[in-house]
Amino acid sequence: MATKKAAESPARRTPRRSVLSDDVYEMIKTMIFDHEIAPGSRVNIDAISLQLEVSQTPVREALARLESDGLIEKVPLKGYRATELLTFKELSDLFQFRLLVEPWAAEQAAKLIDNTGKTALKAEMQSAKTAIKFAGENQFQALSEHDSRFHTLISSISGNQTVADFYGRTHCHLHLFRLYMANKLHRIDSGSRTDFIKDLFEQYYQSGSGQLAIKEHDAIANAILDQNAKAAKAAMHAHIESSLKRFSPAAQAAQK
Amino acid sequence: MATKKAAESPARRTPRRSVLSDDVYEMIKTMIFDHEIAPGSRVNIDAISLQLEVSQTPVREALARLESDGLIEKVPLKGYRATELLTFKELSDLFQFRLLVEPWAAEQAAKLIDNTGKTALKAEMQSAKTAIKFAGENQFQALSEHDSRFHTLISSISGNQTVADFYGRTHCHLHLFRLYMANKLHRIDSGSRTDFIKDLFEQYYQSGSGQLAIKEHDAIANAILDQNAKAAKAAMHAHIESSLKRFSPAAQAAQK
DNA sequence: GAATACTATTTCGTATAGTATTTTATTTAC
DNA sequence: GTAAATAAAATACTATACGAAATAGTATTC
Repeated sequence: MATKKAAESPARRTPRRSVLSDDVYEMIKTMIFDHEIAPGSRVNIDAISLQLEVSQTPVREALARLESDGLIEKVPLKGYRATELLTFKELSDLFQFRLLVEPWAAEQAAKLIDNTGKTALKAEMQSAKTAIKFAGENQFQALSEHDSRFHTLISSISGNQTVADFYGRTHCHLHLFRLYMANKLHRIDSGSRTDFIKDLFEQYYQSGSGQLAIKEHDAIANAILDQNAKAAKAAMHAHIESSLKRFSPAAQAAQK
Repeated sequence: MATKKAAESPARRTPRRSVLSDDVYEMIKTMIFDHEIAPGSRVNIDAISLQLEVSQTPVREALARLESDGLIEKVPLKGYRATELLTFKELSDLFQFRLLVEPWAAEQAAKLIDNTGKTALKAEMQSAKTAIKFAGENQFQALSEHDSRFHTLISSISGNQTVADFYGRTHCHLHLFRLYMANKLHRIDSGSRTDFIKDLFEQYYQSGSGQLAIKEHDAIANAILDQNAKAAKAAMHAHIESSLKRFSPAAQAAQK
């Protein structure tokens, strides 16, 4: 056993705004997000609780939820582990799912959007302009977060809570960011990677690609703001397809 | 506190095939399924652990997962409660979501089905014939389980794991069965219900409706077995729409 | 009658012990 | 030397009890 350390910090009596278990959930998700917990690696409850200086109870709850989210897998009596990176097939499946749902959501959003929604959408597009000013990994992270907010926003404007919830549970920005990080890390600690893949990587993830994604978002946002449902649907469809094309090389490279 | 009782059963040393926490998850789901835990009612961890004669730990994990499933809600520092019955709007949203996903799944299934899939599909349709022989509530439950298996099977034959997973997480048969039970219970312990609603109820849930649903399933299954993708898609679309029509009165009645 | 203070209840988190199972290491048999 | 058997260590799972913190309800004070 190793559950001693938490007792050593008795000065830790901060009021705490929210429930610890939720914080732990977010923290572990972040750790997965940026490869502090590598894909496929085992997640030891004891180790996590030591590291975060909390007891096992909230960690267990967080892991149970993360399992439902598909970010952690549980093998009975063997423990938890982070899920592997998406294979190419899984990435395709995920994007096919998005193709079924999101163009419809964009269409509905165009039909139903009100002034509050328009303000929010304009603000989000503005934040994208900021995100693109960053460089390298930070840019990608900023863009990734914008992307997530953008799609979430449209799902919610669509008025269908079920659709919005299920889009959220795809955690697609997280999966994509993991693919990005995996390639980046691989590139750093192994010279064995061919220049071919490196070039692909640069091409798809650096500023060029970022600008591209923003342009597509612009098209979607404008169609929705114009309340042009048909155009919004088409633009979303095109965006997801082109997005899959951008990420496919990363998924294929990650499969070694 | 009330954590004494579990100690009183020391003879409980059966080998146990699976992890307790998973069993508890299923048990609580069942309790929600058949209104042993009523919609909106509070779920006390201590009470559940006493009732199931387990400790709080596995109950906590189970509830965390059920929260992700949308079957249990958690209010920080106030505890867990079963989610309310679906409102009419929520039911419509859910079925709209299904309309986006399942017709596509049926279409793919028709394209991709192999002999194993055909055998499974035929077997499932056979089991429907058995289910319809039951009477009253048992018939509905049997049909509900067939329905769940049927749609799950088609999702999985579609070959898209993401779609299959997300269909599973709708837990739609569970939500629908809760609506059914709510109406049934209401009918029993309150004479205040109008004959209008009672008639609707009889009409939509008893054997007549069961036969109808099976006929629709037959159409879908045959189209898939014929590998007629277009027909499969259309049949699934029609089935979901007609299904929504059948359940709408229940949802509206449940809203009082 | 409203604000405050007190009490009870419940949730949340910690700590720890014991059991079951898997994994690793070691020994034994062939 | 390989393979099976066994022992030891590590890890996962469950139980239990306690304490801190928040909520809800009640009583008291002004």
